[in-house]
Amino acid sequence: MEDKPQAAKAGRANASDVARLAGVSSATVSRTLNQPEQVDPETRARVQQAVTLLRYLPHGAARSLRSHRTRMIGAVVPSFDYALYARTTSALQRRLDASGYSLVLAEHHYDLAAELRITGQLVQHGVDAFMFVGLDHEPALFSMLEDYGRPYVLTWGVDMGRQHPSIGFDNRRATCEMTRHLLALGHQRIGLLSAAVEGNDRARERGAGVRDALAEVGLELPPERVAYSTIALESARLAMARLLELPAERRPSAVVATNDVFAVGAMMACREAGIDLPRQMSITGVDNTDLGATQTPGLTSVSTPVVEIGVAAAEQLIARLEGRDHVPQQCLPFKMVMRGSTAAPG
Amino acid sequence: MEDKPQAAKAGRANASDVARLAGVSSATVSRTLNQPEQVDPETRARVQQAVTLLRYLPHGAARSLRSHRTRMIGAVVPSFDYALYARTTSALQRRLDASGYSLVLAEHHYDLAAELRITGQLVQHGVDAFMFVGLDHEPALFSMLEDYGRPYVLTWGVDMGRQHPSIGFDNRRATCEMTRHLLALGHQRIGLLSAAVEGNDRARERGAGVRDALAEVGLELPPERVAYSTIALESARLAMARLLELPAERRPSAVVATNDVFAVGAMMACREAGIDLPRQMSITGVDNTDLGATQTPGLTSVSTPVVEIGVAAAEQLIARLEGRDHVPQQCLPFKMVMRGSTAAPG
DNA sequence: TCGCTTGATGTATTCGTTTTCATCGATCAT
DNA sequence: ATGATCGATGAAAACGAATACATCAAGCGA
Repeated sequence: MEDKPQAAKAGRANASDVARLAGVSSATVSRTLNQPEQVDPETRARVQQAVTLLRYLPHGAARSLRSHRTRMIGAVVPSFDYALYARTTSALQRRLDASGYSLVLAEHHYDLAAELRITGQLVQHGVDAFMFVGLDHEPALFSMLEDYGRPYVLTWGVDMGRQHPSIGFDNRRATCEMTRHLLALGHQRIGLLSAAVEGNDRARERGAGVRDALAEVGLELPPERVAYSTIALESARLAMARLLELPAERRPSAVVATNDVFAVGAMMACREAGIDLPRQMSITGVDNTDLGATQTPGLTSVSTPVVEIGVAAAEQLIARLEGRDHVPQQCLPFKMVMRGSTAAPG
Repeated sequence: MEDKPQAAKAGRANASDVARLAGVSSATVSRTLNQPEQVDPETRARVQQAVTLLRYLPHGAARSLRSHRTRMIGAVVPSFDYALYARTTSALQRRLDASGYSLVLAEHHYDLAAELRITGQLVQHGVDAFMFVGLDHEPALFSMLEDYGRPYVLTWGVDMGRQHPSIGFDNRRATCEMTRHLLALGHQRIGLLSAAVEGNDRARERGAGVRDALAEVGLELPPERVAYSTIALESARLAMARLLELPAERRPSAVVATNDVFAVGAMMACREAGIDLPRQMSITGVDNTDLGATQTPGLTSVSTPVVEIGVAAAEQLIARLEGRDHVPQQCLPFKMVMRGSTAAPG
């Protein structure tokens, strides 16, 4: 038989309950929680005791209704499924958590209209600030954020036009250097395995990087040596299979994939076709994931600053929310990781 | 030169603004949005027009303060980093999105105290219902959810005691069948590569499954053939390396890893030690990830119902929030996927 | 035609905080 | 001693939507 007096209200205690128990007003309870230095140490202690006794959790909705802040930050990413965004997001959350912010995560499956819709929902819920992936977004997204005064930062790319705050690395230079590496090995016919470029600046930039490097030595990238895939192994395998159908003299001897999933899918296609890696085909990826690193042969890739992006994004957003200085544009370094999937053409 | 009259209030329009423009009261605006069938089609149209014109987004905090519901659902997972939870979460979000709920995601890095703390923050923010991973949690977590009347569902395991709603599969039987498979191939010395079992019922159950199968044929699992790892390739590689240090006559000829990351880490260790897979060592995983599937040889694994868990969890939570019937316990099927990483001992 | 029901809408209160403003001792310089 | 200042606190007014209740016209059967 439980006695009800204390738990009578079944559920939340509110600030008034705490106030009553501590013998103060609800205003003092609020101050104890938000500006503790403004309240007498003794009263403060009494209030805190009441708080723990009643297991009081402030009502977030009421709080944010009045204060116009939720201490929630939204990360809107293309997909949870791709390990890279997961690691960035993970770093982001750790950093936010350390400063007392919570993370709200949503994915849009590479659909910019969905991104807009979902972000709208989050704005509605009072999310204070946003992290997005990539530079390409609906104009309406930016005007909404503007209207509602929500700071945001774009990631995984650097906005050269300085229109928007952004934190990333030079996608174009990454694949450019990779392509130079292949050219240096002696490859002449280089293929590209890319995501659809519409609404995906990263894919576009990475493709441009390949073309840059080829142009440097007077080569071109004919359309027949470009294959498009969605971010799934099976899709990449099929895309690579199409490249392999080219007659031998037009078939690439090396393929630059714009990410590791594509690259591994390409490796699958080669294995299936009995093509020896790397003797008959060199393959490179971007992102340096475990998936690529553990293949045989190991995948040559670009190690991108996944964790750093998350941390820097968190720090910029917090700085802006708290009115502190920040660096609006950050271009972080990447690193080439050479493994066995690249070699001179056999 | 922009004219300010409309945008003068710079930012949000509220329900009263919409009401004024539509020539109705704010109550009607609210009804139009929440119980459209109760308002005259003509007025409804007028209101909706005003809504779009003013780009009105209801203020989530105000709404949830009054209605005690936020239409947000929280998923608290060990880590975003591990592909499996990402896929479950992804499925969860899709399903929630379809019903007009938003997902709030948080990770606790396998720290149950952190889980409690983070969940508290989400409760504070008004999150309506929760999905957790696994059956092991702080008792205080359950009492908090109880106190605040928040429905929840545990996933990736089935609570046989029927204490808590849960959706998952039989972890124990999964590794048990895998071990039987190895025994049938002729293996006698079987090793286990597991996560720390404290606070991790899945690891515990999967370990128990191995012991079950061994017991069926009168064998035991000596402590020296068990290695523990954290969920990272490198950690798993080191754990496996320790097993390989055993003298030949006590060294396992097959290792059951409790997930694919461990299994692939083990494969790395074997490659490094010059051990031929699968002739000199059979390895099995759980989860059937791309990481395992693309290894050479391909990893024999258990395909777990990752997507189904997410969908079922979403459906159960929505059903409960909306007062509909639901199945509190669901044990979903898994499937063995045989690949080249297992063979008769050489 | 009258009273009753029904449907559509408006009025006013409420949710639980934060925050402004007022209050009231106490401290301090003059 | 006295007015000014300051620090700690309380009273009360927001914040913006949802909703119980009141209102009012229209429709309907007797």
